[in-house]
Amino acid sequence: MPRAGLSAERVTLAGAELADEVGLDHVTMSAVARRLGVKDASLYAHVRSLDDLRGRIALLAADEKTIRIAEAIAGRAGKDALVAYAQAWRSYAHDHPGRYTATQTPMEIDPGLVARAPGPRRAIELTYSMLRAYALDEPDLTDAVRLMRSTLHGFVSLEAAGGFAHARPAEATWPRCLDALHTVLERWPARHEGDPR
Amino acid sequence: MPRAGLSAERVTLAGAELADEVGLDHVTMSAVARRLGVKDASLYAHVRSLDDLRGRIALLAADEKTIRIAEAIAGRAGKDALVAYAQAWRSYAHDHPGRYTATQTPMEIDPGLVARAPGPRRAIELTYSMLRAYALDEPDLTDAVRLMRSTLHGFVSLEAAGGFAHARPAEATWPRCLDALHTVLERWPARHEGDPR
DNA sequence: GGCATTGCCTAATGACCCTAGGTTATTCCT
DNA sequence: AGGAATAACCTAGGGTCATTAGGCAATGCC
Repeated sequence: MPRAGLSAERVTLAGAELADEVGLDHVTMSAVARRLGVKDASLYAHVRSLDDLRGRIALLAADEKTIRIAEAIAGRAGKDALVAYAQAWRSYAHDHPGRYTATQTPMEIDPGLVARAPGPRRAIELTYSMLRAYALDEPDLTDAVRLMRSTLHGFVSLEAAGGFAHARPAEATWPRCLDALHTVLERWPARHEGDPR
Repeated sequence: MPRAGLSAERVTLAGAELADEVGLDHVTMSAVARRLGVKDASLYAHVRSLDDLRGRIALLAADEKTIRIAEAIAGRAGKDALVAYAQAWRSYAHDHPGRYTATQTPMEIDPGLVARAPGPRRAIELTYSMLRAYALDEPDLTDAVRLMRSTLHGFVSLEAAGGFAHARPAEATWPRCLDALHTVLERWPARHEGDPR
């Protein structure tokens, strides 16, 4: 009887593919095992639990998304870079809806695993360095990074949840949101006196 | 043997409370039944399925959130109203994390149920009428509404997922994001020539 | 008090998560 | 090459959960 040649990576990938096809919460140990032509119990040699698998899918997604963004903004600057960054973010969410939702789920991921994943750390560096073009000083820079991430994530998240009625296509709203984001980054509002530093 | 006095509303409420306590995806028929002192099977007299229950929780949350926002912005205008609106949104998400996540899940909800729920429709009216203060014409108004929703939802969503590292408290970033939102609504960027209407 | 309604229960099926312990294919060692 | 060591994969089984079917008793109407 030949072997399937499993590994934590192959199991994670199968889970990620399944997540994109049927939704993250239909990713079950049994379903992943079926897809790999293997019995459920066999997966536990490579993955600690279903939650562990979900965590691994989330980290995979974070890495992939970061790489896509890095490639998109390479060699660009200013608004060009901003648009490329946002475009890459949104396209990743569209292409991999299951993996994308895995990244939003608040979960306890094995710290050892997180430490080995370059995605999250790299993503932060990329974002900060891109926004440095807007000449913001800390803590404004951090706030701007968070605003941008909120806007992008919120948009694709609402879009995926069907939050935008059919009246006007999301496609048309998207570039206007990027314009708005660019505008506010250029003219970042001053702090009022009395505001916390 | 006395009766529990169930109804679709009581079941939904129990589910909502449970969602806030242990997270939406730990809301199970069995758990809700236990909390109500009843057997699992009894719930099916009031709720069609687990998915149906989730949908009802989502609609309940939408209604509650809309009411909270409506009360917050009553009698306010301009930036005051914007801040009150955003504050109410975020505080609802904080107070009811399980119900809030129920609203983001893309699900098929019984259309008859949706039609009877005032929340979603009312929320749209509220938002549009509030943003009318910024004197935007369609389709800019729609885009602005979507940008605002994206920003607010994205912020609380990332916050809940632990997306903001501990370095700077989310509490400090929040008002700056509202400032930025207000700024961009006041100076809504013009469309470029060649842009789709 | 009789009767229909319906609220809740018992029973049962099947999916799924996960553990324990056994086999067999691979790998490595000499 | 031959055998030992190491995984990889399987069978068996217990527990939780979703959902359906059918029974009985509490409630409300006359």
